[in-house]
Amino acid sequence: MTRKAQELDRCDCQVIHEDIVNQVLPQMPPEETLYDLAELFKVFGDSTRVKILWALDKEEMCVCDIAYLLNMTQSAISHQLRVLKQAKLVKNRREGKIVYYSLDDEHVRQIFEMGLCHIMEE
Amino acid sequence: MTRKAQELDRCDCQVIHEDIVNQVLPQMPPEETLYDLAELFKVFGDSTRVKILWALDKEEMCVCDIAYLLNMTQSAISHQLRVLKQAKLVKNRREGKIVYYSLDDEHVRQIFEMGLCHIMEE
DNA sequence: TGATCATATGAGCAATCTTTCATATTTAAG
DNA sequence: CTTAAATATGAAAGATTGCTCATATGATCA
Repeated sequence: MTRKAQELDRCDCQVIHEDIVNQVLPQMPPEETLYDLAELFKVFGDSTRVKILWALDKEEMCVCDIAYLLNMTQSAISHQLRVLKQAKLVKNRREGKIVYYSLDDEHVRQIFEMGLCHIMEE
Repeated sequence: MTRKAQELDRCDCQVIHEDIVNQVLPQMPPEETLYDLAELFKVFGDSTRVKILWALDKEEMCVCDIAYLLNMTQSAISHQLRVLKQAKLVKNRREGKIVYYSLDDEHVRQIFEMGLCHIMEE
């Protein structure tokens, strides 16, 4: 992908700060890495999913347990569990009719804690 | 807020797992905390904002520097900086016409690193 | 004061997301 | 084999989001 326009947003101050920008530019991680990072955080960016992750951090649970716990429909929870599974944040195992979900990543709690640190600082 | 329906999603397996759910329920943080946590991660959940935060982690920069660096319009960057500022992730200082932005939270890098840990595990 | 640069902001559009509703799938039990 | 329980999924509605475009604000300089 090429830069759309060389002069677009090339304002005077950019020329002044050219060396700063040129120093940072090569340090930027690949586009894809930053995109994937954003995609991951997007998964954390919904309160339903946050609640599910929080609950699963305490206990392995089946779909309807979570639905009851969060007072939401089974369908809504099922959809969100799918998102969480695609993001490899939860895994599941089937036991007869029941599908048990649990966390698939030990970083979840740490990510939560980092987030809480920020929220608490007021 | 009251539970919408006592019997909604109160399936058989919930009765079986009643003790598990009842053990987790009182441990759940307040609704508002989990909501705020999700709101914070939502801010991280956009690749433009991730790129901005990454850049600002390297260097303090003005709006048009960032716009040039990310090859985006000044307006788009300005809108996103507003979001980042409201989330208290960046701060700014004015120097004449130019407004310099920088990180306002030392956890940003840690949150990124946690996220990267998850992404890299394949 | 007028012109210009840097930034901010409001309206609007297209895209995305979350939930609901209806229905399909999978498994066990009768 | 039929029925029911637990879960999954597709379509669609309603809400939210990110960007663009036009314009406003704030600051410097002639």
